[in-house]
Amino acid sequence: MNLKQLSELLGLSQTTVSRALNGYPEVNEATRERVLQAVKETGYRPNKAAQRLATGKAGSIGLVMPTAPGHQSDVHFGEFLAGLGEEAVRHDFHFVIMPADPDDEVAALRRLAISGNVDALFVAYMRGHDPRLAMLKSLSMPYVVHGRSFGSEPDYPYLDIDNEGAFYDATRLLLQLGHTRFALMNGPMHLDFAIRRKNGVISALAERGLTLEDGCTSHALMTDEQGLLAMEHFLQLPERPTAILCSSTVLALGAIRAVNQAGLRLGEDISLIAHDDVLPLLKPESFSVPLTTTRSSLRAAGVRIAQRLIGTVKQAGPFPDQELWKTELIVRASTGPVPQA
Amino acid sequence: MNLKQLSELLGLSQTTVSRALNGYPEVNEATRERVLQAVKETGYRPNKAAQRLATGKAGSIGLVMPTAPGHQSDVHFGEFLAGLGEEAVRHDFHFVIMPADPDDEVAALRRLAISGNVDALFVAYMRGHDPRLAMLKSLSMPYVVHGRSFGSEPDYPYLDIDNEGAFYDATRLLLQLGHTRFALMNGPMHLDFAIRRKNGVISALAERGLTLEDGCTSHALMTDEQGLLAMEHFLQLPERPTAILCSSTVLALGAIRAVNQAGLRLGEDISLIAHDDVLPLLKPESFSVPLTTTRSSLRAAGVRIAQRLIGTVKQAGPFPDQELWKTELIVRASTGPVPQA
DNA sequence: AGTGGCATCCAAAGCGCTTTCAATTGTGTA
DNA sequence: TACACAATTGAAAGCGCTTTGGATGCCACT
Repeated sequence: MNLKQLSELLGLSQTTVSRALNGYPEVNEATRERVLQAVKETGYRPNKAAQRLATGKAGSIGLVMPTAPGHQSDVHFGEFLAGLGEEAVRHDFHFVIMPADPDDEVAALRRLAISGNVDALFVAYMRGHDPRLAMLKSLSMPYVVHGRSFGSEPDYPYLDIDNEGAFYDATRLLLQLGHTRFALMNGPMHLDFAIRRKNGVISALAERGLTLEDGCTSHALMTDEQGLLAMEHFLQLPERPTAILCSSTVLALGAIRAVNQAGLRLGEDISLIAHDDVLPLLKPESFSVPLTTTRSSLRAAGVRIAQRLIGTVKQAGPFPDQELWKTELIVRASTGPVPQA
Repeated sequence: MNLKQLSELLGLSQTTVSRALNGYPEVNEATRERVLQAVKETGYRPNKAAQRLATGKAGSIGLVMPTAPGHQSDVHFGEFLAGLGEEAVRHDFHFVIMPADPDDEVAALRRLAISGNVDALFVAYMRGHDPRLAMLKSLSMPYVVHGRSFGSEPDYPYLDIDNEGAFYDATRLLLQLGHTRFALMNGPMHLDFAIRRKNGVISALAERGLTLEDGCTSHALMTDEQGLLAMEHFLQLPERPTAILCSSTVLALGAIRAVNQAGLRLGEDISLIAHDDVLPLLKPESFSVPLTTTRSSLRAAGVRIAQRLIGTVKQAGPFPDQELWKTELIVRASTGPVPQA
């Protein structure tokens, strides 16, 4: 059932039927009723591809999903998607997801944009000096970046959390508890948030004349295995750190396993603060020793970005171009005073 | 840059250029080279919406993502998606994801199908007597169901794991260890896998003349909180069960917390077997007491379903219509002989 | 010389929708 | 009565691509 058939069935022109369906004012109310009724009876649905072709809009937002054989799926991605979805469903928007090798993200993003399948783009996993920014700017398609790109002019639309502030505050808390030997368990080095978090730690330490040793920084994928490995490494350093900052509760999960295996007590021998994206599976309060965290909901960020993206497409603007969300520092039991030597 | 412009630039007809690009044999090799060269220089990409409109194919598979405010995102969904993506990226396929309220899945699926945006459908979260099957059959669009629908004629293409067999085997193992008081911590009652797993448990118990008490069965969303609640409930039953079957490592996560909180020892006071979807965050061997599990990789299932779906669209068939994967029973430390009373 | 076959190429007709421009009718006004 | 004007409706031109059904040369072959 297509427009033509429907209009013939009604004895109307395609024009009028189309207008009736799309809420144009110049069609008689009685006629519109008749059309709506027929739609209900026949189950007619406009062909989106044709609509897209004719209007240039399709009610969809595009995103790239990094994937590869062996590439571990990322809980953060799923959680974020849930946020986007929560908002999208309210506006009858859908997603077009382009799976891509992590090394091929720029090209994948371009393909997605040019494909004509999407109205707006969502971009994540931002890196320092991210090459995608230049491409996005040349594209004349709305987009919002989740995160920022360290080293690039901040003249693009983004939503980010204050990563530097979060880790600055966390470090200060640990300093106040008397800790002097710090370690940072971070995400991959090229990622923007990792850079900023590290800076936060460094500048808080610097205020006390302390530095972050190279051996006390790990950069790795945010999986629990990597957390375990990193912590095992930290624990066998001659000057074992007593204060650990951790870029994700996922990493913390592994890290804590290492602490337990070493027979140490979290919150006493070792203090740990992790960043909490509010993942459903990893509630900080559910850890055997509840975790002190810097918190910011990834899902909420997804909702917000979807709002901005969809709003822009629908021209329901204007939206703030750049948002920086503060994180909350929530103190639980995994932090305590530095142990007496 | 579109086909018309490109062809004018080359002094060729759109027809020839189109053929050159799509590998038709009747175009001169020299011409094809010239076209390919021009494409490279201009960065021309065909408009997918137009291609879709003209051919009816778009290189995409559609799926519905259940979502709602407060609807907890599902790790299983993300992991499965990773599997689909791993295969899709090899064929330059993408996904169209339609977020939908869990109560609205049938309608969402229909919208997705009729939209003309997808070539094939993937359907999950199957229920007993699932109403989507009838709709899918009427659709003349390829689809594969992940799971099955208990109570419906099994005449649709699916990939499922042997849920009943898995839980039958798991129950048998516990029976051999001498357990007689069982509890089942299951997924939502209306879901197909939950029905079959329960049946597996019941039939293994029946062979020994045992039954599964109503109070010893919980049906709930597969979150760790629910696991905790269910286990707390089991533990305060007058005839406390000693053997727990658990539909997911996610549930097990909470369940074990409850066991610990009660001061009981897993694998001694309480034996537990969980179904392991091979989620990256929840490795059974990483639990403080490594978990005995029935295992089947969700991600591998995603890869396989993508293969079938894409293969069918590309007419690279034929594919088996129905696949039933066996699970592995892997014995670790969470199961032990029944404790002496 | 006449014919058929092959290799290339093109014009034009859709695919299903939106939207511009125009036509038709009925109504109020001069 | 004649005319401007609002209210409705349609015909047809795209959107950018694929594909059918010819064209056009050019060659070998009878």
